[in-house]
Amino acid sequence: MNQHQNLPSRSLNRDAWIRAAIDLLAKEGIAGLRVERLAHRLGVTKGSFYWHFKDRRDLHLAVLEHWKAGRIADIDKQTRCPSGTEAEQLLHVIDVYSASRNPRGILIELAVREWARRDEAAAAVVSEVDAVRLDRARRLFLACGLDEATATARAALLYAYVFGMSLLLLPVASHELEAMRRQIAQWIAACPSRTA
Amino acid sequence: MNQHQNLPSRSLNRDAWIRAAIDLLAKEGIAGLRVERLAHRLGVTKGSFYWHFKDRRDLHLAVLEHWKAGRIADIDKQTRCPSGTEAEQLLHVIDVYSASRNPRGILIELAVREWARRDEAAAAVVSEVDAVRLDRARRLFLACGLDEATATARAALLYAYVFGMSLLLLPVASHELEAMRRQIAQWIAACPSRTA
DNA sequence: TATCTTCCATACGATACCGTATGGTAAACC
DNA sequence: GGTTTACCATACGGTATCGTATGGAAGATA
Repeated sequence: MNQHQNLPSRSLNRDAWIRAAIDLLAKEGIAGLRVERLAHRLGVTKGSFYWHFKDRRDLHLAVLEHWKAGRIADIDKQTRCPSGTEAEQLLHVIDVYSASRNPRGILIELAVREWARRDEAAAAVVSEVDAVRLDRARRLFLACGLDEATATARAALLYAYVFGMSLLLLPVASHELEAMRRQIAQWIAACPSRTA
Repeated sequence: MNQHQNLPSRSLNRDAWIRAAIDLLAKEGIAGLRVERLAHRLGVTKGSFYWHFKDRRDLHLAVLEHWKAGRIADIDKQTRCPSGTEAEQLLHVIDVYSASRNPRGILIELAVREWARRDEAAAAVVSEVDAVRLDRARRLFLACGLDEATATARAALLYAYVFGMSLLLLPVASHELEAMRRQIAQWIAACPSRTA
């Protein structure tokens, strides 16, 4: 046992490896997530890695599970709101995925989606997360008074927009860009019942 | 000289390598664009590669230039239309970037943008292409009667949406998805002067 | 026919990485 | 104190890749 129970151990544990792996994934992409590089970053050798993980794939799957759990927990927080404030909450959801407000999260998001294009396990996790996100956003739109088809389409537009925006390299001055983002967010989150 | 002038040569030339490189880039990403794999795909060894290219970076830059020129030429074609048909043309632009209509182009687009997040030269090329795309779309919106700020924002939304959509893994049946895409395209391309 | 140019194959050293095998160390336990 | 356990270092074989050096073959040229 490590001292008693939950005290942070001096030595590395599986979770520390996973967190460091996500950092490296964000910076270098899945192709750069290499065992020996990760070990070097943590100041140890890969002897430590293979103590905590069976192989590289074991780490990959652990990273995906960790990411999925974190995303779903976040979605829960971001889409719960008092009745009547759904439109404002949708604006908040859009804001959370702005690269300027959450650069690290966006980098991880993009890295995982890039990964998902060439890895079935990653694709399955992204599908699950997308399904939850779409459902929660759709409910907010429904609460705003939109019909089923429109709510679903708006939810898809919302997430396509936020991720797509972080893919563009626009030649727009940053303060104008911020105003532009607000205008677009208003369009996407606009509801018949409230001007928001 | 190779026979006369423009007859396709039996042996490889720089352009054949670049085209094959873009195929491999689409499939494997920039990390998978390796000299020896590419040579193997072309049925030769890397001895040939290093005859046509100084090094791997030389190929990378050539790929970027080739892609940039192709994109800008495409944008020219896609955004030229008779006066009065701008709204329809915008719908066509959206359609062109649908993954179902142009899977290869989308894969290349995503691979280049992934590349651009970690490579300055790639980022510069993407910036140029985005600037041209944004400008042309903006002009179409202006011709529809939108004001400057709105036209710019709509153009950004248009491209963020099309690229973002190809990043999502939505749990929507494909025929419903098609209807949803049409509805979203109508929103984005909607103009005051025409219902489109 | 002899040579030259173009294009490619082969062989090489160097690096980075994977996964395994094995030894070492320090704390926990008895 | 001796042993066990958790964690890590080191060393190894194997693979993939980069870029270079060098030789060869086939067509163009003279």
